Amino acid sequence: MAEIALKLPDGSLRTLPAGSTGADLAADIGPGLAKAAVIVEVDGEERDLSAPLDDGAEVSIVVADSPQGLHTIRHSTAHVMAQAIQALWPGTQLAIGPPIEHGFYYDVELPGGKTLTTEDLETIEAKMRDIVAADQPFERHELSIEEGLAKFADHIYKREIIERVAEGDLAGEDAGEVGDGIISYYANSDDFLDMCAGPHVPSTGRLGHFKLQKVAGAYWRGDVTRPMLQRVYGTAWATRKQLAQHLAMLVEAEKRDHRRLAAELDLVSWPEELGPGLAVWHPKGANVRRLMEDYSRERHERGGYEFVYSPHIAKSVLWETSGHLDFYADSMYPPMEMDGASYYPKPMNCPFHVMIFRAQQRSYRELPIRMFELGTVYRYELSGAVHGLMRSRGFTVDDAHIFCTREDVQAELASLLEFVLSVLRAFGFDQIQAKLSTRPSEKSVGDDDIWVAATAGLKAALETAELDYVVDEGGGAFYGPKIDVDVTDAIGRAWQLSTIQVDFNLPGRFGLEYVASDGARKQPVMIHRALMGSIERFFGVLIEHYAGAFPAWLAPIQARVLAVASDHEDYADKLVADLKAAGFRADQVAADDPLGKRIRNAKLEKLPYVLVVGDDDVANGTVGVNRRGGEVERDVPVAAFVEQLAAEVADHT
RNA sequence: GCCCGAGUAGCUCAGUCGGCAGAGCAAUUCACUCGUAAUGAAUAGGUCAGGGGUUCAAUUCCCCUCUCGGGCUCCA
Repeated sequence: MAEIALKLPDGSLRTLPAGSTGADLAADIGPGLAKAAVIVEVDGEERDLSAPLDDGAEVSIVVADSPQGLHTIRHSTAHVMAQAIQALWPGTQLAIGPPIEHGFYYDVELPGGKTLTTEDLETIEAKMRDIVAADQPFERHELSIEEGLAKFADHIYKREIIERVAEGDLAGEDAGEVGDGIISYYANSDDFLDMCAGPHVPSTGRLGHFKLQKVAGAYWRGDVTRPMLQRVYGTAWATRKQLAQHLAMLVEAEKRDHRRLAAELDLVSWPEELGPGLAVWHPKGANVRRLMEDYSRERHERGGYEFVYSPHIAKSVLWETSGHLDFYADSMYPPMEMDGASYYPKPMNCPFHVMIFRAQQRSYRELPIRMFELGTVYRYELSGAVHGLMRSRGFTVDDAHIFCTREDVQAELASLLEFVLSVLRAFGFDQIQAKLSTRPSEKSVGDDDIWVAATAGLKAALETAELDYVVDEGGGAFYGPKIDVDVTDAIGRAWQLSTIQVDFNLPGRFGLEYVASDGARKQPVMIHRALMGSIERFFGVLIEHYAGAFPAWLAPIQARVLAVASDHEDYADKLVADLKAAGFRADQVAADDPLGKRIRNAKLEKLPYVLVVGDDDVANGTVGVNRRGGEVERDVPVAAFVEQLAAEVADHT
């Protein structure tokens, strides 16, 4: 009997009878692997375990508990959900159902325009459990495009996908649905089939650790002019434990929601009278913000930046020259007519900084010029996009613009990235990732040389900083390449915060120039840099990262002094005064409520320290120190506490 | 902007199948003066988001608007 030789990931060779499948290979290696296997990768291509393997192929078994395995489980679970929905509402049209981070969704259109409710999710879940219990096989079938069009004639969305493939237009979102020139579908029972590129787990019994989460509207192909479909989201995992952990993380995320904590901790609010996306900062929130901004200013000053200010509105000519009115008018607040001119609230600070550069003739000796402004901008975000502090209509950008020579770009980018990382780390973010976006394939400005040099400069900066990064080919703006910096928060969520963008466009639009050493007029390169990005959003991320329990250096109140009884209030007063004199933020609550109650309130406010003073302390000049998340320490000399708090503030711990 | 859902006291929520609006916490007052996460009593607090309609009667049913939430789209 003929045999095939297979190369395994460890480099070893294994021979099996011709016609053997991935499942056979896994079983041959061991029963544990056979049980864990979900699909097989053959020469870098994912396939069903039931597919025959090719002689000489490099083969690796993909197990459930791997990124690819999870991907497959989520994809297959999406299919089971579609099957359940179709069983419950016959005539349902299926659109697309891809895996996503942590889960999957499926876009469907129910007969009669029915919309799904949260209650329906339970019904669908129950049906899915039946399908899982039935352990139906995922059977793959392949068709030509013509056969596919015939087979899916009644499936309006699937047919549209096939038609697009036939035209050679294989868009990213369809990639999960169809292969290259071949239409495949999976049938796992007599009455359900779904067009899909696969691969899938061998049978529905391999699934089960899932939960449906929410239902929402989604446009077909993301196009507002196309029908609104029902999108059902779910999460799926390899094990029960993973699912439980994920659900626990979601509960934790809800507890940390900055909108909830902003109200509970009296930080900011959004009075209806102001309009959507416009917040007012209460004293405690404003206190944290001031500390954030002061720290930022101090770092920028040390980093060689010059501080500038600009007005909130400017005449239309500025925005015409910058190009904003051509490209971004939809996101700008409408103009105010004054003295025959139109004044627009600013959506960005850069044109103003350009004006400052242009205010006098610049020499190469002055460059690089680094301008910094905490500039408040207004952008007309769509009403449905506004979201707490994370997406506001008015917000403040920690905006820096650097004007330098082409020769200086690389060195400037390297020190810039270093600066950004250092400040982010000071705010408690130590898991940082980046994305490098390169020249778009369509229209873009600037010659090749400068794109190549700037992109290489960004890349070198990332490598010098030893930062993990991915490359988004063609993802840059038309005016230059960029780096986006993400941080991972305390519960594993990524937030994009900083951005460093090289700009070959604005200097030309505004005719910027400097005099080079040879006397020639040259155009400077401009680098845009936002570090926290929006101060509002950064604050929101900090609230969620710290769950409202700010470290001592940022806490709006660092220590609350509580007198055991009224007799000790004079001593408490003095302690508060001494702490304030030493530069700390402290307050006191009178002994009108029992001590336990006052401690509880301080704990609910998530204050770093509660200081309790009674008879012993008055007699000995000590305090009782109740540290957030720590043990109670009695009889601590005041000087010792001050020293400890000062160290904590200095270290940002 | 689009789809779906929600809006009752400062906060968290109950309630009214159409008939005078309820609790806990918070607030205020009084008493209690206490050594590490809730002392007790009393008082006050609402055009039931806003506007219109149906009705003898609307917080409740219907329509519109506003705001919020989850998504879609967008995020220079």
